[in-house]
Amino acid sequence: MTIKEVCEKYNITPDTLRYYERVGVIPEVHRTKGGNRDYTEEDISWVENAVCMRSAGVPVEMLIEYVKLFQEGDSTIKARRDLLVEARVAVQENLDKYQVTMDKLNYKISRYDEAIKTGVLSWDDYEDSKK
Amino acid sequence: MTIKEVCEKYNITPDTLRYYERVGVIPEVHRTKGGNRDYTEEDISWVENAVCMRSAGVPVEMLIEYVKLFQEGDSTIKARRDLLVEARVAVQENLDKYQVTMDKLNYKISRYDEAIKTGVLSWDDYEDSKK
DNA sequence: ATACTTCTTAGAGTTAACTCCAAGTCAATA
DNA sequence: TATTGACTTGGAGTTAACTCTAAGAAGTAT
Repeated sequence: MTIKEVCEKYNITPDTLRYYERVGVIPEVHRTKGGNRDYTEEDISWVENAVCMRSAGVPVEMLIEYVKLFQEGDSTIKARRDLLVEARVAVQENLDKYQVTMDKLNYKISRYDEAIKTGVLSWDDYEDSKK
Repeated sequence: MTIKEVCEKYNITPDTLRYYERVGVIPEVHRTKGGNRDYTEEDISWVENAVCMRSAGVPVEMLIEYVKLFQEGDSTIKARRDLLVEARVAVQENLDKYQVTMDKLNYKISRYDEAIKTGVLSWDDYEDSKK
């Protein structure tokens, strides 16, 4: 699979893909004789993983560390697991924060909708924060 | 309330608070005669709102726009509502992505835990992505 | 009033994660 | 085979959101 096809599949740019490979977010990608990238199934799985993790804010640095450990072989199984658990903690924390913000947005929007419907503006904006 | 107290309450730095005020993420804060910031209840509510929105990735630019509209008065009610809805869409999209990543992390970690427990490493890492 | 801490501003610097550029090579088509 | 378009690299540039620095003023404890 060409770099262009992979980019379309995951909606990212070639520059991003090359950057991921360069810094080690994904392992080195298979090449054609001419030196062009030709992504194998395995390469693509790494890309998919990277895109997924990045979309949840897992830092590039952590993905690099994971790939490094992976390439060191079975002796790093525990370290890799610990890294994933660390990532999970961070993602869960963000998930919780996002949920709190969603609740607040829903509340504020419902207030606005009411005000728009009734034409009555009976609240100070800053009070929205108070429960 | 002093800048220090507000910072402790929301676990941010004075630099960040001053930055928020400078660029308009929050309206101008009340001052003492000497010119030092003295946050009122209302100021603090704006800070709380900003911190909450930022923690869910709502861009600073959007918060600035909201404050600007707010200060223009009641004629901007609909515009403010629309901005909040826009923010909600983005936050929900991220929430969904974070949940997908959580599921993936949980799956991967459970595979690692199993491997560590049984001592059997019977999978290729890249296969985790498949299903 | 003195010493010490905390605050002020303007503006420069940092960081993460891309994103772009130039110069050149590879691949597909007329 | 010529040309056009996609690919390559190394390195520089960009962006958002802070974060730090310097020089000085304000507030506080003795």
